[in-house]
Amino acid sequence: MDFNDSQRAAVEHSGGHLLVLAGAGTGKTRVITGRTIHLIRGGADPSRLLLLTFTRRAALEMKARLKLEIGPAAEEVPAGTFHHFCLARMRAMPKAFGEAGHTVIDRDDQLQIMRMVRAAHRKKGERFPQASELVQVTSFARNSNITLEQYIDRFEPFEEEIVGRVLACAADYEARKRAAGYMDFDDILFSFALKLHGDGAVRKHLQGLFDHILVDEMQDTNPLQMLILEGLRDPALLFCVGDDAQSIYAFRGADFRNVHRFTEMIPGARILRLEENYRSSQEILDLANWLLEESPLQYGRRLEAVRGHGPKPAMLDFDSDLDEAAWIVGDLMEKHDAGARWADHMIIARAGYSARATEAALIEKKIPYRYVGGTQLFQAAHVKDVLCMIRCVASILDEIAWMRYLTLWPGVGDRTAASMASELASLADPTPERVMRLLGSLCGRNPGIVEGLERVASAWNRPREAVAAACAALDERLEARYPRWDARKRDLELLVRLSARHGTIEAFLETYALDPLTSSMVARLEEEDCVTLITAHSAKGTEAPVCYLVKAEPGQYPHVRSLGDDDAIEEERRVLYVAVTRARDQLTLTRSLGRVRPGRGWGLFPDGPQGYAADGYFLTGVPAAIVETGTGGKPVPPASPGVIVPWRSR
DNA sequence: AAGCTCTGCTTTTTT
DNA sequence: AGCAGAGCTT
Repeated sequence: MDFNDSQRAAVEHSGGHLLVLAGAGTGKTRVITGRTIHLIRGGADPSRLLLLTFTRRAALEMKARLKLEIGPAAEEVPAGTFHHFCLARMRAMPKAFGEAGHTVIDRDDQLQIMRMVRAAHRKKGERFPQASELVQVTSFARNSNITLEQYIDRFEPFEEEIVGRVLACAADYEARKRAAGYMDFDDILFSFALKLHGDGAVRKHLQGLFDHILVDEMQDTNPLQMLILEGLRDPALLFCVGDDAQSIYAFRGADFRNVHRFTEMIPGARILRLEENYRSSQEILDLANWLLEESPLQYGRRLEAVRGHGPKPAMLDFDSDLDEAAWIVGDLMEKHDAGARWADHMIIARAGYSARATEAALIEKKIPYRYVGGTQLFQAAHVKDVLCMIRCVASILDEIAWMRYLTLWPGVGDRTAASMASELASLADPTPERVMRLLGSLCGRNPGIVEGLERVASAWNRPREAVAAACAALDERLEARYPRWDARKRDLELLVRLSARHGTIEAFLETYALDPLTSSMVARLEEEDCVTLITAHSAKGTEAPVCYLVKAEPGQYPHVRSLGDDDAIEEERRVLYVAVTRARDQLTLTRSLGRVRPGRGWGLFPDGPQGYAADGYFLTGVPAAIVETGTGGKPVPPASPGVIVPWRSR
C-alpha cells in the first residue's frame, strides 16, 4: 500500500498513544488497516491486536480489507463493535461477570418491559412520558456515565411533579430486567466498564490480552466507551481515528470531547492530522467546506481534493417528493443504459421514512437496490413472533418472549399470558418434560401452543430445522393476524436460510440481538450489482461515485425536531456534511416543497409552499458559484463535463 | 378478560 | 397512512 507522508507517519507511528484526526475521504480506513498490517509485519501477534469499530459493517469491511492484504492471518485479529467485544469478554469470563447467562435484549424488548412498569406509575389521564422516551432517557444517562437524577437536573426534561415517578419507573425497569435475566445494550458496556475499573484482578487480566487497540470513528464514542478504552490501555497502546466534523451520534451519548480532550485524558498521547481528500472532486468539497464555514463553530477544516475537478453539485427542485423520486429513478436508468453499474449509485436520505418515495419508485421500475439502515428484518413483527417462540424454548424465564408467543393464540390476552408466564417461571426444577406438561395443562383449548414448542425443541440442535418448525407452527396464526401475508412470509423463508449459517440456536439468537441484520444485508446476499439506498447515519464510512441526496430541504436539514437546541442543530449540520462528502464524482441534491394534498399524510408545510427560508435551513444562500440549480423535474443543463483525474496512487 | 374500534400521533439518527 | 395506546363493548 502506498501512503502520503502524514498517512505513513500515522501508520508507522511508534511509541505512545495516538489520535489521528482524519477528515472525510482522507484515507481513514486505509490508515487503520495499514497500521494493522504494519504491526503484524513488524512482528506483532495478530491475536493481541484489537480492532474496535462503531458498526458491525465497519468491522466486516475492515476484516475484508485485511484479508485481501495479508490473507488468513487477518482472521486472527479480533475485530468488532464495542458491544460485541465486551459481550465476548464477559462470556469468556463467566466467573468474574455474573451476567454470563443473560439474554441480550434489543430495543423492542426494552420498550416492552418499560411499558409494563410505566403503567404502574402513571396516574390516570396524566401526561406521562412514553415508554420510548423513558428508555431513551435512561439509556442516554447510562452511556454518559451519569445517573438519571443528574441527567434530569441538567436537562430538565420532565415536569416537576412526575420526576419522582419517572425515577421509580427507571428503578422498576432495572429490577424487572434483572429478575428476568436480561441484559440490554447499555448493560453490556456498563457491566464491563464497572468490572474493569472495580476489580483489579479482572483489569489486570484484560490489560494483559492486548498490545495494540485500534479504534475507528473515535468521535462517536461515548463516555462509557472512553472509560473502557482507558481501562484497557497500558501496556496496550491506543490508536484512535476520528473526525469531529463527522460526529453525528450525540443523541446516543457520543461525546466528541473524547476527541478534543484526547491528550488530556490519555497522558502522553500525540495527535496527527490527515487533510488531503482522495475521494471527491474539488467541486463537491467546495460545498462541504462552505457548509462548515457557515457554522458558528470553528471546525478549522478545509478539504482539498487530490483528484482535481469535476462537475459542480446539482441542486434540483421539484413540486413533490413523487416527482423527485421519479426524476432520480429516470436519471439512474439513463446512466445505467449508458453503461454505468447500479452499484456505483447511492441514494442518501436523512431518515428512514424520507426514502420511502424513492424506494417505491425503484421498486416500480424494477431497479435492484438494497436498503441500508432502514427497517430491520428482525424487527418486523412477524419475524419477532417467530424468534420469540424460539426464545421460549431457550429460556423458561424469558417473560417477554412468552408473553408475545402466548398472546398469538386465540383467547389468550395479556392477563392470561402473564399468569401462564409466571406459573412457568416459578416452576421448580424446570425440566423440558415438566415445562411441557405444565403448559399443556394451562393452554386449554389451544393444544397447538405446546405441540409447536415440542417440535422446535426436538430439532433444537439443528438450527435450520428448529426455525423452520417454528415458522410452520405459527403459519396459520400469523396468516390470520397480518394482512399481505404472502409478502411477509418471504421474510420467514429468509430467516430459515439465515439460521442455517449458525451452529447453534443460541448463537443465532445472540447474533441477531447484538447485530440486527438489516434486510439490506440480506438483499446483498442475493443481489450483487444494485443501487444503495441508505440513511445519512449509515452512510458514514461509505462512498459512491454518484450520490443523490434526497429531500435536502427545509425541515430535514436541520431536522425540525432539533430546532431550539443549538447543539442538536450543529449536529444536523454535520449529518449534512457527512452526506455531502460521500460522493466521489457527482452529487445531486434534490428537494421538494413538501406540499401536501389534504387528507394525505402530513407535511412540514401544511399551508402550502413557503419558500426555502424556513428556520435555519442550511442550504439557504448557497453561492451560485458552488451549485448548479434547476427546477420542476427538469435537470440542469448538463454540467460542463468536468475532468476527473484518475485515481492517483496514495 | 378479550378483542374491537377509535383517536391521535407519528418521523430522526443506532449499538 | 399506518400504528400504538386508550377506552369501550362483548
